[in-house]
Amino acid sequence: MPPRPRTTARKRPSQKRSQETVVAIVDATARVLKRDGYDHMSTNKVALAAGVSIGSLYQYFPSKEALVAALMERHFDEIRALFEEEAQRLAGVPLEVAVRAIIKRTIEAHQIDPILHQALEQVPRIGLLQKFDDVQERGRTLVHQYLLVSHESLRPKDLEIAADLIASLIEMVSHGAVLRHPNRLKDGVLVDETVDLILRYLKK
Amino acid sequence: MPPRPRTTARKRPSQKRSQETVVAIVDATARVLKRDGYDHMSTNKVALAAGVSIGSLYQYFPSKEALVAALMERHFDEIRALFEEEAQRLAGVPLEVAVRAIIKRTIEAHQIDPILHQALEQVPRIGLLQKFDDVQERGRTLVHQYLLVSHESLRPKDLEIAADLIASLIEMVSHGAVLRHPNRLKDGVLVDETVDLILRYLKK
DNA sequence: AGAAAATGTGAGCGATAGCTCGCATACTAG
DNA sequence: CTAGTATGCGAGCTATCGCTCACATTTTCT
Repeated sequence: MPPRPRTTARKRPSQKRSQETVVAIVDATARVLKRDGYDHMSTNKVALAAGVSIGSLYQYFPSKEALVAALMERHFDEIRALFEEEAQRLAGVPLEVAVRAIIKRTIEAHQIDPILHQALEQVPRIGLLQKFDDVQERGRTLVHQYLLVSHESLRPKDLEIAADLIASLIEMVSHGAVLRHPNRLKDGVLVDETVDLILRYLKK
Repeated sequence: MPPRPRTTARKRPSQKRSQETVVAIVDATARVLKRDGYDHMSTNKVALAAGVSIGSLYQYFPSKEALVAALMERHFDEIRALFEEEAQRLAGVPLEVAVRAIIKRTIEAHQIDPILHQALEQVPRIGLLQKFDDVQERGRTLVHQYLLVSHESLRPKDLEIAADLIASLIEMVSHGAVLRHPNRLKDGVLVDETVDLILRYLKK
């Protein structure tokens, strides 16, 4: 490890060929990260797995950190898209429907690539690698906003705390279900139970 | 990195002097881990920080992994002690009191050394480094056992799922409170809300 | 006291890390 | 076709890694 890892961007690909290279590198980053974990992943291994020379890799990614940051970006953009799309539909919808929808989306988000999600979770939260917490933060504010709209019909006074509780809970449940108990998603029991839990808490 | 990291134990210290050395090494492991994170932590840095030669370090710890495993052991033993002690007192106690007590203990556990806790969270879950999940697993079964005893007065049918929900929730709340919103612990609002949430869910 | 056991030391080995740079090849524009 | 630009290559640099081993020092035992 020479002096300091760089995190600034490099050249960006303008031709189709190089854009494919970049995609191949990010794909390979995902494979190697899932296989070896962050600290046993190396830029050389990623280049090899991508079928690309180490020099090419460094044309587009200035550091190991940048590789994983790009991968995170892609993964979380996919997840974020799910939510922002749903957020549209939620305005004015009754509480139970909204809660159920958010839970469903969160589970879907975790099902996109559970192994990758788990691997990303264990990446050190330094420098560019903080998107993980960003996404959860975004989830919290989304829930908070929804609650604010219908605050008259809700029991809890501090809706910021309530939103935190609910968002955290949904995240945890989805995470645990997809990674540890996928069978609990066959029937809807777990989801029903979670909806129940949240509604009992929110309703007057 | 030579062939394979070893994880078996080495010599154990019999004299007082060497026991102090071992403690100094584990202390230093905590400091370096908190400062640099797992992947930038190195055995040489730890030896330096402990004021001990690298040779001495390897007399007692066969690998970097073993260092962190020992640190985890110590940290989680402290946490586990908190809970096992409390578990005694909980038999026969009314639900609200029990829930409140568990939450209080969990928060205390997170307050022991929040930064260390956070650093340990981001350590790769491989080989010996799985105690983190072990502790949470233990928490889940503890809650499950408590619920089983008073199952007649509880609403949820599947108490395993209920225990999972509750244990996960308490973990998340405590974690978030200590690390992101320490001020929410001044007054008891957050704790009250969480107790409320759980009781509404459990009660018939 | 002195011998044996326990403990401590740190130079340095081989492996691997992240990363650069000079050069070859492929594409684009005139 | 040709000149210029974009892309791709990989040997190899330096720093650091995890770790060993021959040796020095301290403690324990008789």
